[in-house]
Amino acid sequence: MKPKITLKDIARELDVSISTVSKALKNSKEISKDTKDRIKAFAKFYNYRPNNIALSLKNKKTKNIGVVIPDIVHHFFTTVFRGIEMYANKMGYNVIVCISDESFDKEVINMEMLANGSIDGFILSLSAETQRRNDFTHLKELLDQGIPIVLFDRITEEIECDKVILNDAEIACEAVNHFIKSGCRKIALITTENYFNVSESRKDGYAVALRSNNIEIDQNLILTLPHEIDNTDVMTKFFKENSIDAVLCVNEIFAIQSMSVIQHLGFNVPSDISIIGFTDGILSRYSSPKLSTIAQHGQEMGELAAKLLINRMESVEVIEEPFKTEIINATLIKRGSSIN
Amino acid sequence: MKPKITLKDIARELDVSISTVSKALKNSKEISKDTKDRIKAFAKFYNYRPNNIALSLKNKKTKNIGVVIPDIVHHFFTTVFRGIEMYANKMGYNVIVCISDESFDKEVINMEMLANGSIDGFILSLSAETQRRNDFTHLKELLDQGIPIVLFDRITEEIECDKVILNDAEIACEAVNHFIKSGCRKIALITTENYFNVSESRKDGYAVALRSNNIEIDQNLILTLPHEIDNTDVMTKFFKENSIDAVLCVNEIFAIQSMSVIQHLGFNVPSDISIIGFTDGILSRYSSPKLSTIAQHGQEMGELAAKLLINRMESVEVIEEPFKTEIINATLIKRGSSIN
DNA sequence: TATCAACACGAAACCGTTTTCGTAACATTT
DNA sequence: AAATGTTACGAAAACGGTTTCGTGTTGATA
Repeated sequence: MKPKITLKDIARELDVSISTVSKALKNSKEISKDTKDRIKAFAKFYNYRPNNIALSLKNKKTKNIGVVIPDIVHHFFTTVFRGIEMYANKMGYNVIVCISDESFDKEVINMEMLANGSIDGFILSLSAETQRRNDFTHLKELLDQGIPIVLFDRITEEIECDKVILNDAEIACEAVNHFIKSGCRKIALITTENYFNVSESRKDGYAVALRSNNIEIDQNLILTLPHEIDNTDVMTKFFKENSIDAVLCVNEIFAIQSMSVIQHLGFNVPSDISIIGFTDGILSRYSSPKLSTIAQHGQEMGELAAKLLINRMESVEVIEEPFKTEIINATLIKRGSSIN
Repeated sequence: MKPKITLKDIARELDVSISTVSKALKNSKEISKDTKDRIKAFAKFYNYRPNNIALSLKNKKTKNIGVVIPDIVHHFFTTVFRGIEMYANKMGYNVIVCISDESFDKEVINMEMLANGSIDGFILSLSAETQRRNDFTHLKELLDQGIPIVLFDRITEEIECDKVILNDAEIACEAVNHFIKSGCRKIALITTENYFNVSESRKDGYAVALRSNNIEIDQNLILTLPHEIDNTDVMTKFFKENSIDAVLCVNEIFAIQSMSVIQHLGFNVPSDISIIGFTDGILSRYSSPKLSTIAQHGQEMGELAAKLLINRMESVEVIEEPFKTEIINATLIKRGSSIN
């Protein structure tokens, strides 16, 4: 058991002042080479490392980033997180994660906890409840206190800060166009409650594509489901009662569930019904046929979010750069569940 | 822009000393009711919150836990992480995550960074490279410094600390017995390089089950694969050249890949070949047939790990409790890929 | 020889708390 | 009236660093 050594310890042992030790270890030219060498040797021998907490207090910088996400057992968020962690780490930052669990209260409490000195800035994707309530006072207060925030994916227009989003509408449009080009006309959409800005955008893109191809939008072909749970029955009814030749799903689970339902109904994927999902996760890659899907490039998104945040934190405070909204371009990956 | 208010600010405004403010806010009876009320009202109005960093420095406790895992885009680790985060949060701790990315160096560097005051203890699952090198000096040094560590899943005998593991051997044995009871005799194992203690244990369990049923172990039926990548060709060869009626896979990916290969070879799952995998993830639940699998109860594991760590950190240091190794009992979930 | 710069180091303030200890002012007891 | 106790507060140290400024000791210069 050899506890951590401090500047004070070194100073005492070597019979110099604390300031001398500090300066010597920072290679200050105020200190003679002799003394520096003695101190450095001693410090090295005892494996001296400055205390991060003391540094944080002094510098008023923690080199910590707070990341608040609704869920961690979720492919997209983990890829974003990986991107954040990678970039942050490269820049010498650590990452503190809080999981809001889609709850407004947890989001608020966690962020306020961290805001009291633990972190220098936040990267955040809004919880479902927060989006539903449309209450962002906690974010506004943090921004007021001078704590920078970067929102990603699940964002809001109500808050002025840096943001990173996907070109959801565009890519949904592209997916639907892909269906249309392969001859589909009766194109369904399976989506979630619309308080998610992303679902809303995807639906918009879906509508735009149909309209621009002179296909009337049939509300019966839009299925809104509550959660990523077992929706087999609803889906079976949906595909039985409607004549459908393609379906766009706003997430991977819906897509794989659709595929299963469709196949059980005796249809062939993709020759009878084509499927495209969102999120290029593990499910898409190991299904058969493999799912055509929209890759959201989560890692890139995370890196960009971290970059925006760190840039803002490290920029001289005088120059108030305007807030940016960066857009990540999703990619449509054509695999076996759609016709080329 | 209203920056955070400090004790000093309050003291100045109310013309009292800093100590008085501190005591008043902690409801000390040293301070008169009048003064307390004034100070509390002022503090509340300006939304005073004590600075975590200053508290950490003073108390020599950060209320932060460092979690080091090899990968985050991975179902098992995310569930464990969720368990850690939940319990830690409940107990007033925050979680700093570092991803070792299966690299020894990253593991070492990250832990040393955090150990300099940023965290009070670690929860860790060893990186592949660390297990391969069998070098744990970084862990030993941290323990020497009095920083508690809890290892989970990918552990080592070389380090004395609290640990949480799965009953890997037993459950593998149970799975194989399940195969045997349903009439299978030619039971294969698909596993990873054996520097993982978990793979090793699972293989042991596999062997024990066979032996106790008087089935000779056929080395040809044990396939060792490098990674969770595309092993289609190797697997195809494996299932073609050997007569196999059941296969136990040490992870979900191998299981789903096997299933795909088996089905493409024209065999039926489970009537020709049964499959059981490890990890009750998304893949297992959405495949068809659904995968029989071994649920590792990651969340429970994470909670237990956090509990062990926090207990040790908060126990009075005098009583040196002996280190515990807790065992989580995995559950065999029988679904469509095996015969009941 | 008096002056001055360079050198090498130490004292002290500071970051924001908590906590121990000291002490004025007043009240109570003998 | 003196001794004692209580109340209500402030000063200061401590946590572990960084940094500004002051200063004693040299050696060089006028």
